[in-house]
Amino acid sequence: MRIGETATAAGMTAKTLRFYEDRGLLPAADRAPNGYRDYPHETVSRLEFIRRGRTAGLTLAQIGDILSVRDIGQAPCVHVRDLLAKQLRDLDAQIAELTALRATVAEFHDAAAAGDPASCDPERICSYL
Amino acid sequence: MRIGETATAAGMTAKTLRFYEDRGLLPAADRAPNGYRDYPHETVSRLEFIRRGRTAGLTLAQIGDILSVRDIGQAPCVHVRDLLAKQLRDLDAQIAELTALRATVAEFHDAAAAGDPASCDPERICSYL
DNA sequence: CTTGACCTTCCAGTTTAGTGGAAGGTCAAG
DNA sequence: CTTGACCTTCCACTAAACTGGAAGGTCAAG
Repeated sequence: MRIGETATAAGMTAKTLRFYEDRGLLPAADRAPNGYRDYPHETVSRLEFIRRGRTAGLTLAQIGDILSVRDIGQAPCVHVRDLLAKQLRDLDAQIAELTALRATVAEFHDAAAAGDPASCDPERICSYL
Repeated sequence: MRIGETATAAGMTAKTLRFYEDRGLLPAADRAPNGYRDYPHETVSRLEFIRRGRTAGLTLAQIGDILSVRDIGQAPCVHVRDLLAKQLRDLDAQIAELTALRATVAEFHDAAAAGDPASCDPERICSYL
């Protein structure tokens, strides 16, 4: 697959793929005789993984850490495990924060949706903060 | 409360509070006769709300939208409700992404934690991607 | 009455994650 | 044999969210 096709399949631009290659999140692709990058189909799912991580608010560095498990191989397993355990703890904390936030926003929303005229009062809404 | 005390209570720096004021996330504080900002105690919880949102991966603009409910008051309730409904949809999408990501990372981790020596093989781990 | 820890404004620099555009090569189709 | 849609590199620019530092004011304590 060429870069544009791969990028489109993953919902990104070709520019972004080159940028990810530069940052080491994407291994340097094979080149066709004309110099064009030639990606295997699996690259799409790797990119989707990166995109999910980004949407979830992870930095490229964090995503790179997770992906680098692939390249660590030589290192003792304990390093891999520790890295992943830390990522899990971070993700759990982040999910907890988001869930708490969602609950707060839902409270605002329900008050507004109840049609309760008082819910339009900025002071009352503010008290939820 | 002065700016440094308020910032410390919320786990931030005074610089960040001035920055938030500049961005409209924090209303301009009252000033003491000497020109120092004087914050009410509630500012700490407002800042904690902002910090939770940031930790959860929201942008300051999104957090500002949520907080601006406070200032909308005059506007018809439907605007408030739509804004909050959109925030809820965004939060749900983000929580779903994070949860999916967590599941993937947990798979890696369990494979590594099983003590399965094969889990050290980069090719095998890679297959999860 | 000076020292130190605060505070003020303003302006510039940093990091992250891209995006835009120039200058040019490739290639199938008309 | 020339468009047009791709691709290449390289360099500069953007936006978001701070962060640092200069230059100076305030004030309680020694």
